[in-house]
Amino acid sequence: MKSGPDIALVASLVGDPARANMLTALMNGRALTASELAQEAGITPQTASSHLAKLEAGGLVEPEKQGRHRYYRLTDDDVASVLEGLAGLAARTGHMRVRTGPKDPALRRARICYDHLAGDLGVQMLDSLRERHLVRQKKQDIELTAEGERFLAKHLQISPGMLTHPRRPVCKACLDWSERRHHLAGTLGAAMMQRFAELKWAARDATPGSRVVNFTRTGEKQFAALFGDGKH
Amino acid sequence: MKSGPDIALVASLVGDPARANMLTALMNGRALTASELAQEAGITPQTASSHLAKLEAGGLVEPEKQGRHRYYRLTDDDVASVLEGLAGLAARTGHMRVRTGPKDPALRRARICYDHLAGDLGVQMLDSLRERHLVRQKKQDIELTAEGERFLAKHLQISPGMLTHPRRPVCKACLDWSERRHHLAGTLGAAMMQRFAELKWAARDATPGSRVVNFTRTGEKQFAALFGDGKH
DNA sequence: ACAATGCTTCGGCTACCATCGAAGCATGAA
DNA sequence: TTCATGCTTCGATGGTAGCCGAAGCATTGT
Repeated sequence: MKSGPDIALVASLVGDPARANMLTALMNGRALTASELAQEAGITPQTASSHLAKLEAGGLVEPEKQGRHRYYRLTDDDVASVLEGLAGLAARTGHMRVRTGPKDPALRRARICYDHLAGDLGVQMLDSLRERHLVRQKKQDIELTAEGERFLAKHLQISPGMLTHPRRPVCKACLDWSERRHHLAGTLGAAMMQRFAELKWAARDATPGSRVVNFTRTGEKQFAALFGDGKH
Repeated sequence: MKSGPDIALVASLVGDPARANMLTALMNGRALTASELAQEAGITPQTASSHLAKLEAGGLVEPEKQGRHRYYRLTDDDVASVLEGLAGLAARTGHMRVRTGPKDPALRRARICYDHLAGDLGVQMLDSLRERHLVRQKKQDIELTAEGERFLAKHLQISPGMLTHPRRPVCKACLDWSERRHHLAGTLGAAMMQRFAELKWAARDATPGSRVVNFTRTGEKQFAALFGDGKH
């Protein structure tokens, strides 16, 4: 009676069609809510809940609570790699998977989330801050580094004193609705968005109720200069 | 109704405990017979047959017929890599697999298979020949290259004329019983073994019925000089 | 030719697990 | 507070797939 290898357990988690659909839906690195994953897999929420509990127990996905929602993402790149490998094996025996991309126009580009910047540019901004060690992120907690403070003072005239608030944290990771990755919230996120408006880099769309944020031509340039990812 | 990704299909193949046991048993690159795999998985041969058919249809294993037996091996390194990845994911959630190594003493090292060399050294020899492009191997068919002929003439005084036979091929891949990888059979394999004996590099064990081949001290050195894998 | 071995196919049984309806919590909004 | 939304737990059902016994080919050896 040799000790069973749990390779079978992990594989069987991926082996169910519903769970496999969920996992492939998460492959782009973004997080999805439980009910969205249910719809993605074509099953009811209660069934999805059961599946997600198993995936979590198996260490394939990690939940993140945000209000009433429960966002799920792949735990790390290792999981994604294995899924990629499985997809590769599956591909050469015949089948290929076609994924649908995002369809929305400008709302995904930049919009207001409460009082801070969200959308593609918002995510890009936090990515840039993190990559250049201007902030440190551990899960949902973000803290400003010393270099970060200098950077804000120099380029955006934001001083630490402006950011203190009795109940609200300076930095907070907020899950982006369209990108499904984190952008920057908290008093700093709000202050930066306000500064962008004051500098005439961007403004909320005029149409009432719209959350779209329109960047000016020069604003876009300045933003890219500060937070560009080098690909542009 | 989106086209189903067959990632689930492949994963479900690995997801069954019996099949997972078979696959992990094949992870060392050696080939095993259907009944051996059945025993490895703790199931009856007819059940194993069903599993192996599925694994073959899924492109995870490849069969090779040899006499009454049917040897199975992993199709390629990609499959092994994915299995490795799955094992890695499984490992960090708790479980680890311990594999038993080979137990036999000298029979695995070197022995006679009909009239040619088998065992660790036999496999090592064919590996060396293939790696140095002295032979070309495609599945079970092996052919001697021009460099190979020169090599044989120079180091072992074997000329192509000695190898012709009305019914028997010059080269043939023979599945090694202990190593479960190919070694060299055919008239060339026999001629080389015969030459090793003539050169007093090796001799069949004296005990009657034994298939063990004993290498002399100098013989081992000479053999390693010609076919060593560089690791010694 | 006959027997033995290795593997496969067939048929029926059983057990597991995905699935959904209904009800129960939790969070946020009015 | 009360209502609505999102998610989970519970219980029951049904389909599927693993499993083995028996029989059928294929190959090898005598």
